[in-house]
Amino acid sequence: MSEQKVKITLPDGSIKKYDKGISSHEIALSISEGLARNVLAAKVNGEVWDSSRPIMDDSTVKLLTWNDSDGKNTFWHSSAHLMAEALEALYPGIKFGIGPPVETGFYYDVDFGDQEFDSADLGKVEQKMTELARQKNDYIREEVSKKDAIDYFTGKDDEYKLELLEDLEDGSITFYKQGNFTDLCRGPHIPNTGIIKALKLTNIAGAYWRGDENRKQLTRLYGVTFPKKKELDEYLMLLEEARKRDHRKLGKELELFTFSEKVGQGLPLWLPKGTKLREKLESFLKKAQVKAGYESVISPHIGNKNLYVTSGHYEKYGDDSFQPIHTPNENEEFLLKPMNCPHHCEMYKFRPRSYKELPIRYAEFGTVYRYEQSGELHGLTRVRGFTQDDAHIFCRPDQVKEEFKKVIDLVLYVFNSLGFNNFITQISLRDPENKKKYIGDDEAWNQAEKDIIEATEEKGIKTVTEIGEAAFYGPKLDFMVKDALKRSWQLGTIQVDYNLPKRFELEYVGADNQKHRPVMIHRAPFGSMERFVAILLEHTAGRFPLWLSPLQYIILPISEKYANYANKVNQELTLKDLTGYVDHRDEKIGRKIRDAEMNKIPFMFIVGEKEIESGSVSIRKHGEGDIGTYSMKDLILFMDKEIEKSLSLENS
RNA sequence: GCCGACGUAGCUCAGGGGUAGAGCGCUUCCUUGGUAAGGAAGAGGUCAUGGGUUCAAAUCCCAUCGUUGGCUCCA
Repeated sequence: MSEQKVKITLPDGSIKKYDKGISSHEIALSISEGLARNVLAAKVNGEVWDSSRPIMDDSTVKLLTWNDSDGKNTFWHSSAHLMAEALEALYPGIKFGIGPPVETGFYYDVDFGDQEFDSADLGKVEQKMTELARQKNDYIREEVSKKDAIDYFTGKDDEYKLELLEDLEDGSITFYKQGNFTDLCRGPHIPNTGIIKALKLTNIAGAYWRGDENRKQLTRLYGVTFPKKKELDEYLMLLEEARKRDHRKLGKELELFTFSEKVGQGLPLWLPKGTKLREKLESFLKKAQVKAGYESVISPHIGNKNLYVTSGHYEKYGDDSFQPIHTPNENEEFLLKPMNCPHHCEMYKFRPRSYKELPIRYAEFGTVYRYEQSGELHGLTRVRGFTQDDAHIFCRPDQVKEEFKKVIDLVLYVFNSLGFNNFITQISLRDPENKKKYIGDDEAWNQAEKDIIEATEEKGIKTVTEIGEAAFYGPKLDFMVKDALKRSWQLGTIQVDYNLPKRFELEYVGADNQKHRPVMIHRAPFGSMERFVAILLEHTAGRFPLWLSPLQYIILPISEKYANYANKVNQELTLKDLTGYVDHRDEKIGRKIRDAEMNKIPFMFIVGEKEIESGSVSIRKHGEGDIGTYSMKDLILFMDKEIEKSLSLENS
């Protein structure tokens, strides 16, 4: 009879009829046994379900395996339950917060109460998890009434689960049980614990309950699991590789920057090679900015406190920033410049403005100082003194969208030129539930948010939207890039601001001879030089494109007899704006080559008897070996071509 | 700021209640060598800082500073 059957649409568009109440596991079985073994869960009408859950209506079904991100998430979510089961077995009476999957792996927040737990105990938990996984316990879904759920967790005295239950509606509550462990959980889960073949608990950290720093801090245990041992090994290898790309390590090895306890936390010292790299990035952007109609300006490193009271920054950040500098004049206080915008506002105000001269685009590589929380500091990506590639565009309201789109083009040009292909474009909006965090009226905010959304739509950019991530004066479009360990960092940012122009009473005279208020666009394609260099280092593993490389060549004399000639060659190349040096060490050529290769120097120029006679050098390319002998003239042509190639390569 | 871990030579790291070790780097000497490590000798450390325990502390304990994995924060 037809009502006993359900029509199942599979991803390839094929439609099959099955008995009503069939599970996706059984559907998989009907296709192949191998597939059935690999099915972790299934997407039923767009919702991820347990593969054992009966399907009662006509549905579209996508079987999920380890190769689907939903499959992985389900696997890791179930692994979090497995870890909780192990923990409960080892530490009876502990309480659980939440235990979700994350980008790679999962965590569970645990309140150990009076029991002690530290990282040395992780091995014990891993062992227990392995033991429990081998029992191949099924994950069993159970619908429960709110009352029963509350009774259960009251019995366990788990105030965290009880708090979670408060927000749930009766009738929508499910428990999942595997072995001896029962958890409040929406699911879905993998069929049984036996699928979890390889596991590693990676670290342990404190985490505030519900992310609120005023509430209790729980112990968060992170772990990662795999369906095959081999995949765990590969993952650990990947981590190892990522460590090699760590910008803090590379920055030290390549002598780009350093920190000093004496100078202070989070205050980077840029060494000669790092400075060279920065300067090259700066001139690259400056060139693009000149083309785009920007003008350079310079403002001082400190500003009167009143400047930041006007901007609202003082009220927002004053207590948590570097405290005011006092002068012999009791009534005078200065702050280290925490951002450039107020200074640029004052530049705009320097004289009356006409609508005809807008937009005005003031650009400054402005160094700013922010007292970041000590726990936040991280290499070059989060520091207390850094240089923004800042600019502020003052324009008429009718120009906002156009200007915004031009800035998007500039940011994309910068990212493409430097080979950042994997970035997320994030629209950061105000949290309307928490208006206290922001300055300005609804009208200004709505307009600014509309400007950004429309501009990105018209540019055809794929974006994600985050509520509550806006700056306190306006919404932003952020360009997020990941580091070697897949942590996301904001690099480029574009912000629309109707508020600071109001606070600074910025004006221009319109065609109607009336005073009008301009709109400000804040923007920084790199974000900051520090963070950008950090991420660039991790992306290139220190092998910069030639045009950017702080060391482009090294000259290797066969013996000290050829030192003078080597110096002469070096001089000529320096005049051509190339950077390198002569390896004058008393070592054999083989040794010098090895060291240059290890240091990733793109080109080696070898000079000896032969070369002096013909006025030439022998070129050796990093990773490729000897590529022949070139006259000085050809060498310079060759290097020009290589530089150009490195630029266009990134641009293509 | 909070929870946890760590801090030994310029770098990477070993050691560990009886006053310090390796490799690389550096210096000097020998060697003047043609495409991925030539040889020898030597210099370098109050074992982050300050307290405490001890006959004795780099080692154990506490605090501070710094780094670090997270949380919170990020103009």
